[in-house]
Amino acid sequence: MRIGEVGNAVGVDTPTIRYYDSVGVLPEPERTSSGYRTYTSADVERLRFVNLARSLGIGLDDIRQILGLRDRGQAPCRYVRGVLDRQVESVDERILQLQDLSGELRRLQRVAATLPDIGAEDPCVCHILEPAAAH
Amino acid sequence: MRIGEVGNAVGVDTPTIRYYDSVGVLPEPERTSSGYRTYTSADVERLRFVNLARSLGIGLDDIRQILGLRDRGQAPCRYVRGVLDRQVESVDERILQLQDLSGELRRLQRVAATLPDIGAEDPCVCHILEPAAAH
DNA sequence: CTTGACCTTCAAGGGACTTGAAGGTGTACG
DNA sequence: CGTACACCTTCAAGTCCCTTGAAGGTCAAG
Repeated sequence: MRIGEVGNAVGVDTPTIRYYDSVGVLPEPERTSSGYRTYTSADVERLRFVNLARSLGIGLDDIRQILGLRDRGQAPCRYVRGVLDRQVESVDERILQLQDLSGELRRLQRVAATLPDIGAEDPCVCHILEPAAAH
Repeated sequence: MRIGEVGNAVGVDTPTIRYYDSVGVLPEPERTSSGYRTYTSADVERLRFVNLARSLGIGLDDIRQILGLRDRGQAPCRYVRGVLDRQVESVDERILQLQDLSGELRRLQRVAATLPDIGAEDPCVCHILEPAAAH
């Protein structure tokens, strides 16, 4: 199977697959005599896994760890549980941050809607945003 | 005022201030005879504004636009309203994505808690994550 | 024999910094 | 006067995960 077919099958574009090759997430594939990469169905499964894990926001370093454990015949379960715990924590923290941010931005939208445009002679950079610094 | 004092006053570290200098968000500062940057209180206010806008997730390009309008004596209000609208939209979209992701990760945590560890002879990479591909 | 889709490599870009190396400056203290 | 020590300088490279582009080789169909 050539790179384009694999990409279509899994839903990953070809530069990304080559990138995964280059950073060692996928093993070096076999090549045809003319140099085209050829992938096995095991490679396709591996890429499918990488793609799934990325869609869960798992970083390539963690993915490499998990695949490395499997390559050495070890169960990655314990490691995966740790990754999931860390991931949930950081996603939830990020959500809280963004919710704060959204609230603040909406407050500023309301301010912006009621304030007239600034005069050119005004001393501040922006009378919409700057009062936000108060807290 | 030297760079370190400015940094302490505004709460921005010195490499970041130098970075803002280098990308033209802050103007080229005066220098002492020995080459140390010296900032005016107007520079400090500008940096304070940049820091505030960054904390709202506003990109340096937008910040440059807003400051550029002010530098040319124009009111940035209309532009700022546009930035706020775009920003709210993208933050809210991101929150929804992360909430989906969090739900999925928590589902996988529950799966991970009930499944035993994988056997070394198992054919899949990870029996915790892979059933997630079902949808 | 040419068209066009596919493949190759290497290099650079993106966003907003962060880190590191190698070295100059300013000042307080003994 | 010397010397610690904190502060400053520049330039280069690293971070994360691709994405885009240039320049060129390969293969099957018409």
